[in-house]
Amino acid sequence: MPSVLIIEDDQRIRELVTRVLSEKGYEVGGAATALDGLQRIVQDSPDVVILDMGLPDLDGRELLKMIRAITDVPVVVATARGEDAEVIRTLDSGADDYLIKPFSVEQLEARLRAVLRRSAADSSIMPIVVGGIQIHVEARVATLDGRALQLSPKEFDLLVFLANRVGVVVSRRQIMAEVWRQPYGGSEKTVDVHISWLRKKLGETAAQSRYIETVHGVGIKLVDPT
Amino acid sequence: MPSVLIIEDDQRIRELVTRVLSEKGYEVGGAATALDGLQRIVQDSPDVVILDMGLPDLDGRELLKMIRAITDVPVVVATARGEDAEVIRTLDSGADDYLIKPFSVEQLEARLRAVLRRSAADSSIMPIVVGGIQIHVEARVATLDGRALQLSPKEFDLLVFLANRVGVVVSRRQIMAEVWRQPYGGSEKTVDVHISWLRKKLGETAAQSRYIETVHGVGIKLVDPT
DNA sequence: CGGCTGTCTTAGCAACTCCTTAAGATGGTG
DNA sequence: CACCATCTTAAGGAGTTGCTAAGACAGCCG
Repeated sequence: MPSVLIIEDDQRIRELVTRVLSEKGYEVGGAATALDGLQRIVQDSPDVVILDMGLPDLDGRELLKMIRAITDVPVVVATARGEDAEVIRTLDSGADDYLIKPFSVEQLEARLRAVLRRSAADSSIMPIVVGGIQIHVEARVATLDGRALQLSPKEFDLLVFLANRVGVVVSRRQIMAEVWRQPYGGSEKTVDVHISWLRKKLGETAAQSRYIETVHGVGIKLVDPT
Repeated sequence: MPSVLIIEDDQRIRELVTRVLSEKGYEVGGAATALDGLQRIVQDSPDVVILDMGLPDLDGRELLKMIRAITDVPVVVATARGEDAEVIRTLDSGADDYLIKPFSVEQLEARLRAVLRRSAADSSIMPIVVGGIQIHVEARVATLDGRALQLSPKEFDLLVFLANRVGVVVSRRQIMAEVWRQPYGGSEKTVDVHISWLRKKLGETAAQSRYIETVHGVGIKLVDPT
C-alpha cells in the first residue's frame, strides 16, 4: 500500500486526513512544521506528499523548492481558496497537483490516486523485452522484430501476463484468473483460442513455435529463444 | 512593489495605464519608442514590460527579439484585436503573455500578477510540443502546424491532458476524473464527443488519425507521428 | 427582456471490433 | 491404436466506438 505524508499545521485536518486515508489502506505519516516535514521526507521516503501552503514557519513555495531539490516525490498542494494565478504559480513551482480548501475526501483520494498512477507510469517506461518482442505496457504497444503487432485487448493482456513470467509454465486456470479477472464462468478453451491467435500474430504455429510453448497436461509458457 | 515599464506610442493609453498602475502601488515607467524602451530596460531593469506591438519606429517582434537577447524580463504584449496568427507568432517570439486591445484594467493587472508570480517562481513556460501541435498552456493557445486552433475550454483541457501523457493510453474514466474533475459525474460518452470534435479540429478522423489513437476496450492516447 | 452565440451534455444509430462458443482437425501419450 | 489434450477456424452475438443532431444552459448585446 502506498505511503502518504501530510504536512499541515492544523491538527484537526491532519488527524482527519490521517484517519480517513488509514481506513482506505494508506500508510499515513504527519508533520506539523516545514522542518519536521523535510526530516520525514528524508527518513520515510513516502510515495506522495500532501503539503499545506499555509505553514507558520516557512513559505509553502520555499518548502516546495527545497523538497524538489532533494527528491522527486510527487507533491499534492493544498491551498486556501485562491486565484488561478496562485494555482499556476504553485504548479510551476513543482507541485504535481493541487487541492483547494475545503476539499472533500473523495477529491483528495482521487488526486492521490492520479498522482500515484502517474509516478508509477513514469517508473515503468522501460519496455518488457523477450527475444525480439518488445512490450510498452503504458502505450499498449507491442512489437516483434521492430514491427508493431496488432493485438486485441485480451491478446495484449495475455502477452503481458506471459512476458512477466518468462520461462515459467502457467496453467490455463491461472491465466483465466489473472487476465480475465472476475470469478469467470467461461471455459478454459477460450484461452486456447487466444493463444492460437497470439501465435499466428507472432508468426508461429503450435508445431513450429519460437515463443509460446505448450507443456502438455500443464499449461503454457513464454520463452526467450536467444 | 514591482516596477513596470510600458512601451507604447499612444500617449493617452500610456498615461492611463501609468496612472492606474501607480494607484495600485506599482512603480511605472514609460517609453514611446522602441529605442527609448530598450534604453530604459537596460537602465531601470523593470520587473515586467508591457509592449505595444504597433510601434512606429520598429516592428514589435523585432523589438521583442532584441529584448530577449539582452534580458529575461517578462514581457506582456498588447496587440490590436483579431490577429490570431499574430498572437501565436508573438508568443513564439518569446512573449510571456498577451493582451488584446482594448483591454480592461482588471485584465491588465491580472496578467501582470500572473507573469510576475511566474517569473518569481523562476519557471520556464516552454510550450508542450507533440508533432505539429504546440500548446501554450498558460495562454491557453494551441496551434497546429503554426495555425491557431479554435478550441473550446473542454477541448483545450482535454488536449493538454493527453499531451502531458504522450504515448500513454488513458481510459475514459481517467479523462473524466482529471479533465472533468468530478468522479462519476456524467456519461463517459461525453468524452467521445469531445474527442471527435478535437479530431475534427486536428484535421483527422478516427479512421484516418495522425494524433489521437483509439485503443479498443482501453481508452485513448495522443501520439507523436514523427 | 429576448434573441443570439458558443459550449456542453445526452441520446441514438450505424459501423466496427472483439469474445465466446462450437466443431472438426491435429498431435501426444500410454 | 484409442483416448484425451490441444490447435485452428468459422460465425453469431455482445460490447465498444464514431458521429450527428437536438436540447439545455450561460453569457452577451441590443
